Amino acid sequence: MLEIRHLRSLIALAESGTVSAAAKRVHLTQSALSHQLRAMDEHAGMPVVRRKGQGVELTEAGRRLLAAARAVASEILDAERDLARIAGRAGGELRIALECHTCFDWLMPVMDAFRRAWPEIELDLVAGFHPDPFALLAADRADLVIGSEPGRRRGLVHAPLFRFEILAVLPTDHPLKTKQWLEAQDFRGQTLITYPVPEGRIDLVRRVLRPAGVRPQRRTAELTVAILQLVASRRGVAALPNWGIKNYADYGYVLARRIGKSGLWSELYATMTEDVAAQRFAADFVATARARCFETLDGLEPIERPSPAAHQKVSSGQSNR
Amino acid sequence: MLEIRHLRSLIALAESGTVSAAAKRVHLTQSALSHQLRAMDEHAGMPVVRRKGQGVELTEAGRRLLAAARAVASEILDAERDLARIAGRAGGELRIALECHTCFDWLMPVMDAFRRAWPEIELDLVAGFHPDPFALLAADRADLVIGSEPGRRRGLVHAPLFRFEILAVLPTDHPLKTKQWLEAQDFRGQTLITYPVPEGRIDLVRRVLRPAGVRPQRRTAELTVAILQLVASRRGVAALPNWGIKNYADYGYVLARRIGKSGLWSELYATMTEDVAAQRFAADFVATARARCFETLDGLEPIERPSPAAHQKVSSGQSNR
DNA sequence: ATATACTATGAGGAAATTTCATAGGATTCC
DNA sequence: GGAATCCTATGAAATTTCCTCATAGTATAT
Repeated sequence: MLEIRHLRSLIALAESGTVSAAAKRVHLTQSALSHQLRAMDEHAGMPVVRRKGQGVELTEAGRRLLAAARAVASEILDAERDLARIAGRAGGELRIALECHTCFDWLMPVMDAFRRAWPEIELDLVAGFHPDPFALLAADRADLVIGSEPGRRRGLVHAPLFRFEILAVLPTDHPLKTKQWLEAQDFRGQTLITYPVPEGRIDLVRRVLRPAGVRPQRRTAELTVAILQLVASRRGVAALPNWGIKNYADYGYVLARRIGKSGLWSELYATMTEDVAAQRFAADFVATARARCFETLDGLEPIERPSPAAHQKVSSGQSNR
Repeated sequence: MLEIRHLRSLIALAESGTVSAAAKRVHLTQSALSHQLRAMDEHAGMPVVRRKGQGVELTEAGRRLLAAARAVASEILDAERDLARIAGRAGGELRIALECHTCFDWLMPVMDAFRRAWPEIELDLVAGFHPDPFALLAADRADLVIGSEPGRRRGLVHAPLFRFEILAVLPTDHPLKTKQWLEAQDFRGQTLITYPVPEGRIDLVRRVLRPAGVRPQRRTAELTVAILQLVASRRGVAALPNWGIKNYADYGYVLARRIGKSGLWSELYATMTEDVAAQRFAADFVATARARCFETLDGLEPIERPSPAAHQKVSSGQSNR
């Protein structure tokens, strides 16, 4: 029997293009998803996907089912929102603070979508950037902080959003352009253009340069476009999330290079106090953000192990759950 | 996690009003459905149903979920039809013959609905009534016969539609009006008004009167309304499906009485040849008929123990074990 | 008050789903 | 053209989920 779980998997599959990636998205193994697909084939009486080079492609039947899946998913989502509303405590507010400047790029559409779904919730963006956004939670000046995991503090809940790669951004005629990927030493003598935040909050510095004893000069800019402009005009190099620069790199405005052989990856979490996390609309905000980002942004990875003592499995292989 | 099976159960529950009846409809035990409901309560964070006298009533949350369930169900149904179309690529025809005259009452709307869903299938009603409609299948003059189960013949598939009660119909001033239920002897000396079919095809005669040696006079009429007119004008008594007479009885035009202490029940099946049953649109016709009848007609019971072969072939529905 | 019709619940078992382990197919890179 | 790398498929074992059975509980009606 066809169930919603199959439909969800199908959506993930359509959006990620491979069974393995889709499996991660729905927190299953590739094998489980493969079995699910076979079940769907059987149910439909014909193949729903066909193998297509690296990955897999929906057949006509698959596309028809996908349409149904999307319709069903949105129907369910609406219903759950209404349920939450019925559960009472209409009204509320959600004040969001950002640790990460680039997040502006995707936050606005997410906020719009959320406002449409929860008109009765007052949604605010805490203005300005703060040295320690997580302090805003304690000070009750924000309800939700979007940032990397700040270590475990009591009373705080971390909802995983996604993993993404941080790429080095170079002017198109930079001497390092020939390298496939950069290492710490390559940054020696460069000017690093960053957002105006403490060094410790910049992943490249904290996790790559500082351990290697490299301390490039810094220069700051508030906006992503400003940073890119500075890079393009050869005032220095930057390190930015791949989704934030994809368009510029594709267009040839700047170059993007991997940092380290397997890349420099970072994670984003939504951090809330426990009582905020208990509210359904907060959970829904996180879900909306996740869904929208995976749909819109490129090269995102789900965070496999959301909670305690995250054992990072670097090697390939199917470990999950 | 909420699944389609929960939504289907919810629909059945809303349409039948009690957990037990709904359970039968979805081929589960009352217990299983009760567990499902508890799971839904949990998922919704509040009760979905509340007990209400004999039976159960949807809460506001339940009603909201029901709406989602209906939307999802129709979405899935449409998708499956399209899948069948994609698989089939062909038109086809479905010639329907009726064993049971009264079935006209519900068949027309079902045919309309089916035509809307399968415009490319030519749908015909085999004209006139035949002494042995099942012979029409063998003669390839019909593809599907709606009637009671004609015993097991090879090459034929029986898809269960529903169980219904046959009630005795009396004029409002009939001497038997005081009895709660009638027995065979009560029919002695009465005139029995029936459709023009052989005695053996009339359940009341075959299963009640003949075994008791009672042989009332017979008089026939083609249409249900004609039979009711004759009864109302005291020309005799009749035995008709409860759904066919409910309106007339409620309105006080005739009286309806149970036959035997626990009633005289009959079953309706759609009988097809194997190759017809294999076609998806045929299965869908049966599903449409079932759904529509349970929704529209009163006092229907699901057929608990569908003949194993028929069930396998036809209902794309739940496994029942 | 007792019969009746319905629902709730816990335990045990059956069934479906997931994972594990592995094989096999395609593509890319020297 | 082989090695490396990604990807998917599949059978069997393991796990989780779901269903049924047995029975208790609750409301309604007679």
